[in-house]
Amino acid sequence: MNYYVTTSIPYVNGEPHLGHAMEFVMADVLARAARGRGDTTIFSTGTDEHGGKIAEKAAELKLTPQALSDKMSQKFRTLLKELNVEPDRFIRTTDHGHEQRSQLVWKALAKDIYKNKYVGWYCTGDEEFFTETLVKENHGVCPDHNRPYEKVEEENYFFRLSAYNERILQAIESDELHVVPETKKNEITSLLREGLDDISISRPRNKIDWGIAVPGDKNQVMYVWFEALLNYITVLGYPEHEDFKQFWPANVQVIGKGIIRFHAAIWPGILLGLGLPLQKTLYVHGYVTVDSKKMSKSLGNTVSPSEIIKKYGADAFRYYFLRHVPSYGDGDFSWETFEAAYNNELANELGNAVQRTAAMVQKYLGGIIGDIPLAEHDTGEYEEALAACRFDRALDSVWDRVRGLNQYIDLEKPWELAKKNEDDHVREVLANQVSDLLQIAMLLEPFLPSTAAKINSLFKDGIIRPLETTLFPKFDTEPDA
RNA sequence: GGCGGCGUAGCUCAGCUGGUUAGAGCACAGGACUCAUAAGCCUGGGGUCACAAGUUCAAGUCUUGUCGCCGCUACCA
Repeated sequence: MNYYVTTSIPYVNGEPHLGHAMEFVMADVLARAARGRGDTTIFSTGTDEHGGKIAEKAAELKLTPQALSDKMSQKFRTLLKELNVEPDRFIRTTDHGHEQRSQLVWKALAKDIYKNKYVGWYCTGDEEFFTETLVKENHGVCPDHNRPYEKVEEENYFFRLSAYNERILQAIESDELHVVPETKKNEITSLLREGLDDISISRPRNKIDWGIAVPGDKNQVMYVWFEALLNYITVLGYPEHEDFKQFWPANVQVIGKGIIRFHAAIWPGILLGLGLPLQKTLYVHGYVTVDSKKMSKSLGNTVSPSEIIKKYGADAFRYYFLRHVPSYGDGDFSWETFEAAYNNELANELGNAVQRTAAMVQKYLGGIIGDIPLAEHDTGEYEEALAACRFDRALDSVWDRVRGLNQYIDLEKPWELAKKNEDDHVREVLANQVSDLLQIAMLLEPFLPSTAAKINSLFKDGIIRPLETTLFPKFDTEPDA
């Protein structure tokens, strides 16, 4: 079986933040789980680099847009590495391949593209047009970017999105395109029922130069959003490459809730226009706040992913954002809750279970475990959760096992058995503990890959191979700076 | 304005098609133990399930209304 999973590609106008990191991690879990099942897997991510906003920012910094993109794109690559997220592909929308293939898409869509005049209020910050009403409500100034909307009248190419409205709606309602969670599915279907307008998919070059040329029209470049969406197929080598033929449609596309419209309306429209199948699942995650507030420089509550990873490690980061941010909703980060989760769950419950087991094997069995029975606990709950992208619940179910193991140890009391010289019994109990830990490691692999690897290397061969450090060392809690 | 969701222990939440004394984790209190990262285990306190009315033998679970949050979308053009 082939498996294809994508993240949205971050726009390179800002630093990588917790939301990006979480999305990368979620997709990585799906990819690792798929590889674990034996599926041939492509996990792709990348960066979105065109558009007026980038050009503008580059100018501010006295860089070329390409130089700015290079620099920012690299930061996202670095973040992936720090997170121990391993995509198979990293596409940049400035890659020649993407540019050329996007033009092929354009040509293939020709029957659904027409030229028209567009009049509207435009915000360079959002790269989007806004309705008259909204503009009035905001007194002519975009609240997100604190700059006035510009009245724009221009010639654009339009994509006949309206023509696909019904089919998109039908696909989503029938779960041919499965939008997860259901609340998001409801939102998008109600939007689709209201009807989609055709969308503008180009910008005049004299206004925005930093983009992909529209084939056959020197005066227009592709609208950045239109072209960015195409990355999901250009990265596979649309139209001719074998990967494209083998891996499209994507099994899961992971996105944040702010861009549903693009991925559940416009993107399916483009795919239908191309005569391609729709992505099978669109998984929509929520937003992450910090200390219950939207992260912002002015509030001074910014926390960078690297900051957390440097102190606690990639697995702790992954753990928190997978389990303690609800998979189907918004979540919050605070050092306090993060550290509580780290200490109680990772260090005390899991780390210590590994530690005490290893210590007892060392102490009572001279480090030799012998035959390890196969643990055959029911993993149905876990599988189901994972299939539904409920990472939080999947980890809940793993932690039930971790707790169960600690309870088992306290029930059997191997140290007492050892004192009574019941050697066989000691060996049996400890082998069961090891067996449990190995299964826990297996379940944990997609989520906490290096933790899983450490547990495996410690126990797998039936002989304890000591680790250099404990799994999750505890730190003195720091007072707030 | 329209559509949708939410309001359950101090905190975060679970409670499927209505049915015994409403659950979990965290936090808090107490206890027994010692293999272990002073970790783990056991026990306990704590809830008029937002409010009101209704349907029903029976409602946290269904209906209606009220209040309070939130999301999507809109009046335009």
